[in-house]
Amino acid sequence: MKQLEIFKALSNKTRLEILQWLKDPPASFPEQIHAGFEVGVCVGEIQKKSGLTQSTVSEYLSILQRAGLVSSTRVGQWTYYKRNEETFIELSKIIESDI
Amino acid sequence: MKQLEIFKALSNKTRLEILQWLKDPPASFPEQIHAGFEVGVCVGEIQKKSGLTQSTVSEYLSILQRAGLVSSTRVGQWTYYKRNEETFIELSKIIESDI
DNA sequence: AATATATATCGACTTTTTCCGATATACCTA
DNA sequence: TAGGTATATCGGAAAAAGTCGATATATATT
Repeated sequence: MKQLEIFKALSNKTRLEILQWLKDPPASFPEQIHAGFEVGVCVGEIQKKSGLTQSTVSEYLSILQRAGLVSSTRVGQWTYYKRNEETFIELSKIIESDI
Repeated sequence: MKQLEIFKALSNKTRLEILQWLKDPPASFPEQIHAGFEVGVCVGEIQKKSGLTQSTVSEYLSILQRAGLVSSTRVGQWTYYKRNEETFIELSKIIESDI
């Protein structure tokens, strides 16, 4: 667990929002055609909701993924991202006792 | 609790180290003359250990303080900084359930 | 009051991050 | 295989953060 990388990933308003949206996809996004939300939410949906460009959102998702906060699954032409809850739990414990 | 400000404050190697040092001052710093460690550790000691300049360390401590991660007490010409454990506990809980 | 010490603030420069548009790549369908 | 859609990557301009030296401020001592 690379703490510094995680904190940097969390140091951006939009990235925090994305993580929030991914907490409850049905509440945050219109129902998807190609999958339920089990695999996550595709980049395009996140991009639309964020109001930022496609390239920026793709980059932000990479940052979150490198930090271990989300993981991705490719299904056809879509890449679905979802939260990695284990990382949040681990981070919470580290803050409680190690930081 | 301003999450974003906290994460930004934690997004720096030296600031993370400072917080670490403040976890156990007797283990990290030479014994102080003007106080035990109840009130915290003075800026000068932290500065020496960090290897950065006085102005940088003073600025870093302000950032940590604005984020609520440390608090300061002025005693004579010294300013002593110590951790605000409540903030860490609160942050841990927020990561566990709100982020 | 003058000097010394500890800390804070200011101005400047460098490095990193933010965010974009353009382009490349991957996959799908006809 | 050609064209369309989704995502990733690249290159760059602007904003923010990192870091310094110089200076200001607060306190202590003589």
